Amino acid sequence: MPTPPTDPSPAGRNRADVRRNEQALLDAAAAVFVRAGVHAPVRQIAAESGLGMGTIYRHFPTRADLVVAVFKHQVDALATTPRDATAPATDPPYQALRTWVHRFADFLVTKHGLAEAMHSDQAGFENLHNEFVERLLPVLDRLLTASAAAGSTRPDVRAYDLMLAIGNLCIGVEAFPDYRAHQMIDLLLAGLTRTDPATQEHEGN
Amino acid sequence: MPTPPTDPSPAGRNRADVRRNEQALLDAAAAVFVRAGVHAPVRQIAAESGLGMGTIYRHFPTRADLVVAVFKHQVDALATTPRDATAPATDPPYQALRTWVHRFADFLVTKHGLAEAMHSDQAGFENLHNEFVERLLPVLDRLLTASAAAGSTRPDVRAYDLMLAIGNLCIGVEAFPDYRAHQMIDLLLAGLTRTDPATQEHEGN
Amino acid sequence: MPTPPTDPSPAGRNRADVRRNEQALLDAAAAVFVRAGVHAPVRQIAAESGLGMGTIYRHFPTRADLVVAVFKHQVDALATTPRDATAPATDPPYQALRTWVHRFADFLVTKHGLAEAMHSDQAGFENLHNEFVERLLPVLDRLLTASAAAGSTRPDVRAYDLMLAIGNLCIGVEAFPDYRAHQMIDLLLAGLTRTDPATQEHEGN
Amino acid sequence: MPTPPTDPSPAGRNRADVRRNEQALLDAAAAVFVRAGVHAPVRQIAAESGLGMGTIYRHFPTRADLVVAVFKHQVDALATTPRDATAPATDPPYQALRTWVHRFADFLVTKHGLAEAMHSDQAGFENLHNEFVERLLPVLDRLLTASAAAGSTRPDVRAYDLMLAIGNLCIGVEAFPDYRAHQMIDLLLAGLTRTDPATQEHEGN
DNA sequence: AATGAATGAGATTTCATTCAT
DNA sequence: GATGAATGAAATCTCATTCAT
Repeated sequence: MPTPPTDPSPAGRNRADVRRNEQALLDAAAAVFVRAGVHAPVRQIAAESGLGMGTIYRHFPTRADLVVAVFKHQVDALATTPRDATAPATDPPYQALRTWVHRFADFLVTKHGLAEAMHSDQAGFENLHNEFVERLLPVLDRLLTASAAAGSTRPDVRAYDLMLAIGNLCIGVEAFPDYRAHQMIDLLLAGLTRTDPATQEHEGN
Repeated sequence: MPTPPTDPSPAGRNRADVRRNEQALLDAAAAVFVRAGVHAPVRQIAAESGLGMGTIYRHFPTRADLVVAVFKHQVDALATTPRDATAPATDPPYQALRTWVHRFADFLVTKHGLAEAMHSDQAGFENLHNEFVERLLPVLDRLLTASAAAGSTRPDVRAYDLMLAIGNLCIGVEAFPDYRAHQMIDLLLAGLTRTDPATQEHEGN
Repeated sequence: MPTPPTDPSPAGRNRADVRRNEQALLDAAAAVFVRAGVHAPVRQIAAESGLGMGTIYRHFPTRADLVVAVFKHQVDALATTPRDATAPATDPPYQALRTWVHRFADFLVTKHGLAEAMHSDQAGFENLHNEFVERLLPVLDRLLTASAAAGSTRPDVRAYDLMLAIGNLCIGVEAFPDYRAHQMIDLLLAGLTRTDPATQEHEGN
Repeated sequence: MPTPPTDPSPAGRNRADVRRNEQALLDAAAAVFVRAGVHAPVRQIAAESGLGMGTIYRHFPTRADLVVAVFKHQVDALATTPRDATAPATDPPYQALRTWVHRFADFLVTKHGLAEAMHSDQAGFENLHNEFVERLLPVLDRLLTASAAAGSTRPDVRAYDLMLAIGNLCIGVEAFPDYRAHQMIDLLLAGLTRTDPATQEHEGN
């Protein structure tokens, strides 16, 4: 019994079908990523989704495309919340920065291997890095600029470096359960505050 | 007990030869690690060294053994210098800490993929991680304790976390040449100083 | 549940294709087993079949699976024939036993190395041994019990030992073309008959 | 301190030395064969003996040469005993045959993998087979002929086939501890006795 | 004679990706 | 559009055997 013709298109499968498949794929991938990390074999995702491997490749040509899609909702949330924040503008900028950074870290930490994956030099994973940078960097930049403007934090730190650093500090949370990533992030943020104008800098990059 | 060697070098490839081969192996491995990371195929190292693959396995049964050996000199230097420091004891403890941490970072940064490799959970790479922890953690711990005792830094940060954090902050230096690892490390160290006793902590690990 | 196949064969390589490949694999394996024994490299079978190595692993995860499959038809025949035997029940039990045993031997003898393979203690080959024991031991047991019940053969010999012995006697037929395996089997069967109630036994296993 | 010049030969090592090494080799090989079978890696034997691998190859160019040498004493015993037998000639020929055959089987059974090794098609193992055949076949032939001459056993069975059969029946004793090799050998020997002149023969080899 | 380091062919196994149906 | 069988490059690791010293 073929899918009823809810759509007049000549294609055998209608749009709803395709969307349903894509969603099944995303759900499966999310589950597998949690279980086995973002480097899990494609076949595992296919099995979990009940779809064929070819279908995965059709929808998401590279693995990074799939990863990006899987985490889109959360990235969206991270990308938009600071604007829609119900919290009044009275929230001090530095506080807003801290809050967001820890939310970002929470996101990375709960996705097994996601922080590592951002560094994978596999061709396709540049997309992943780019996606994150393009979506989230402006947000962090805004928060950082506001905090600096308020005099709370140093003005000479780029959002780009901070973003990579935060991501990096989240690496290894699973392998070394003892590692206190959030404390280290707090250290980094504390170092960002403007308390000691005479802090010496280390030469080099 | 069959006739033992009556002469210091009557039998087999002599020791000098073997040492020469081992050095060739280490040199080749170092070069390949720089070019292709510490996960480069064994065969590549064999080719570069001009030796057979079996020879590699004889000298270094696991990949981690080879990696450890390759970096042994530098790890040794990192492990011992703080003691023999020509610098007088008048060097403030916090300064000594900073200096060492940046040297550690320099070491990681110039070895492509070494920081990443420390996080590999592949069986053999635990050795690598352990080697680093065993050799260098005591050093960092001493520096950190001294600095805290002098009242320069917070006493509630573990050397273990700091070590992993430093290592993490070095990740991605090559993939993203723009990334200022040393600045981020400075931030972390600045955050470590005892300036704001009322710093809020983030709940969670 | 994504759109299921609405047609018996709309998707992927169709079943006929797959079956054809599997048969090609079995044929190739049979040929290679004859030429080079059941321990022949997988790659050789792949080459002979014209298929990729991965395909072999998909169809037969372990070598023993392949061996079992290759000989399944003949094992089936050996396992079932005694029941469907066109020969009337008037066939004396001992005669039936002899007939079957020689058929079993013929089977082993024509499969180069099969008897040897049954003794391999390589993990996967236990399957092979088990397959044979599970399928054929009951058959031999039935024949042996009937023969003993008829008073033709000694009742104190286990089918298990007999089966291993028969298999063993088939070893070396190819390496030593001169060796008369069937005569030796006949000797064993003759020794099984109940003629000399005073036969001395050898102590030990 | 070089070995004292007990021998005027110009060679650095005297004959006693060489003999001592050969014995160490044989002892080591025997031990390793028991532990790991006759297919144990050469290096294992070298390690056990305390000698170099090159020395093994010098003394025993092929593995079979080593195997033969290791078991030479026992083969010698099997080859000569029937003649020196203190037992009087009054011992019935068939009884002598049985006794010897079981001793032969005991020998094979206690040497792990020796019976299997006789069938190895590895080039060098032909030597092993030949050695056994050359040394022991005449003995078995004599015993068999005598027994047949006494009218105890069938005259139409060749010692060669019998010898291979005995060897074969010993295979698998270790892998299947349940297998009663000696009982099967007794069966074979019983079948050899001349009780039923009308025994049917199976056509074929 | 003795040594044992070196060699490197060979066997296994995994998965990303393609493409015939 | 969907399928999943097929592909085969890659990577690892093991020993039998040689040969420089």
